[in-house]
Amino acid sequence: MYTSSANVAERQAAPPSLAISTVIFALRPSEKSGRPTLWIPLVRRIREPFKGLWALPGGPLTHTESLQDAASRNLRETTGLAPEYLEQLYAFGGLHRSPTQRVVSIVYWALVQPTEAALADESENVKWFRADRLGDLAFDHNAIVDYALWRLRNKLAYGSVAYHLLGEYFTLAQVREVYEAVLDRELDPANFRRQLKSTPEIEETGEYLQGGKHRPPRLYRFTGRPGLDPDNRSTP
Amino acid sequence: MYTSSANVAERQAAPPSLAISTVIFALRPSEKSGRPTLWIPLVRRIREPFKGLWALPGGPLTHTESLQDAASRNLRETTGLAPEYLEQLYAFGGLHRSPTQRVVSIVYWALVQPTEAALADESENVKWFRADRLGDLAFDHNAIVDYALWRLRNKLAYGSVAYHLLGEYFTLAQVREVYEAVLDRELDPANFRRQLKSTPEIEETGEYLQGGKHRPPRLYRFTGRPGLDPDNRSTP
DNA sequence: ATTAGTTCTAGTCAACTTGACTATAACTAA
DNA sequence: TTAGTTATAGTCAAGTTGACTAGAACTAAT
Repeated sequence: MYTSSANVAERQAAPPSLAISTVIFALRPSEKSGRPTLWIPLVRRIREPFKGLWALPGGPLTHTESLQDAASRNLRETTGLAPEYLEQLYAFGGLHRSPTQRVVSIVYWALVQPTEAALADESENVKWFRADRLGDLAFDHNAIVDYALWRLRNKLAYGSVAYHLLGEYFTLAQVREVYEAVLDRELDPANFRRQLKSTPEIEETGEYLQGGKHRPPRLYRFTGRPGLDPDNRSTP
Repeated sequence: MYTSSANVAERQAAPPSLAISTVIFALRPSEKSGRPTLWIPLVRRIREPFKGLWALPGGPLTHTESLQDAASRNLRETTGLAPEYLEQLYAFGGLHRSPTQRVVSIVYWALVQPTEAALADESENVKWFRADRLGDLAFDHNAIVDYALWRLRNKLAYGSVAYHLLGEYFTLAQVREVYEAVLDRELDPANFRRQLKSTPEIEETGEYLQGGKHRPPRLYRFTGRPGLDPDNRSTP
């Protein structure tokens, strides 16, 4: 219903269609430096408009699920992933986002842990791309990704979002690498360390990460809770 | 269409209906202290559900306007106001927000200047309320207002939002009063002043506010631009 | 076994910011 | 002229931040 086959009068009468999309971030080691970098999974459009181009995973909203559930389901269906962090990004509703119909997209953004991301389904029509090398995407999806990146950098500076890109245990240097990858600049190890150590939500464990070619760093654990979105306010 | 008269099967088949609502903030002098306080206009529900209760102004989205335009129009139609500041708040899409149908509401929040707010239409079915004394509202609107207040406080702490609640010219003490009203605590005048003076977006004018019972304070002007929402990114 | 190389970790120091507070300036009203 | 009030500038201690130094603890090579 309300597809491009409807005539103009019908389209004018029909309510704007409502879609859910998700910008999914995960860390993967860069092929050159081996350092972690930001990656995003995209799906190939198999029909018009923008057939053949890459786009954000998304789909319609069903009647039995909340917006967040729809985003979560969509993510699972297209990539097989369960997000560690999921938050509403923005509702995009410009008049000419799609050439064939009026679509309002409620977009979520997600962070998944690298262990999950390594398992992610990849196929002819689902591929991961470096966040800074996406090329031209379908619809207004480049602008959406830009905004999601802006939001990620912002949340990182404030708050407790970096840990959702890492596993349960991590070293302080790994956290620093996340910041360096997302903010795209180097940070002083000693000063960064001092800041994290003054954060009560980061807990020392007795364990150390073995296997490096140097002094083994202590492992830490994140004990804080996510933010206070309307969707997440009931989490005690 | 898709009203409460539709049977269950029809409601399941129909797409969720899409509405735009707006939380509008303006300053008005408190009746007791005379100091500025936050007020919000509400409209009375004239039909079921929640007939007789107060609710946020809102309405459907038409095909010829963007989400922001719809919010702006709605605001003008219900209160006669033109917002000085308008930003998307959140898309609320819980399953049981309305007892009769599935509604997804894209909510905006707005700031209007006191000169505008004084002219605002008020009638049997449109009234202004103190933001901290709203009573029970229709739907999930209490939660929405709470979230809007949280966002306002947040934006205030960071950024350049306070000036949109004031006129073009203002004294530094007036800015402080805005902060005190919104954050609900007193601030040291001298320290607050020092901070504002170090902000490049606040410009001294040569003029002074006359008419007080004390030394006339200098008038300032705000020269900064609003934020960088997706909706507002093209504003140069 | 020793040494070089690496990262981890703790600490110092100056610059800057913040909160509490003092003091003077400039106006009005009595 | 004086009291009352707010505007405005400044001081001081405490805390935070960025640049930097240095030793600790491990691995890998000699």
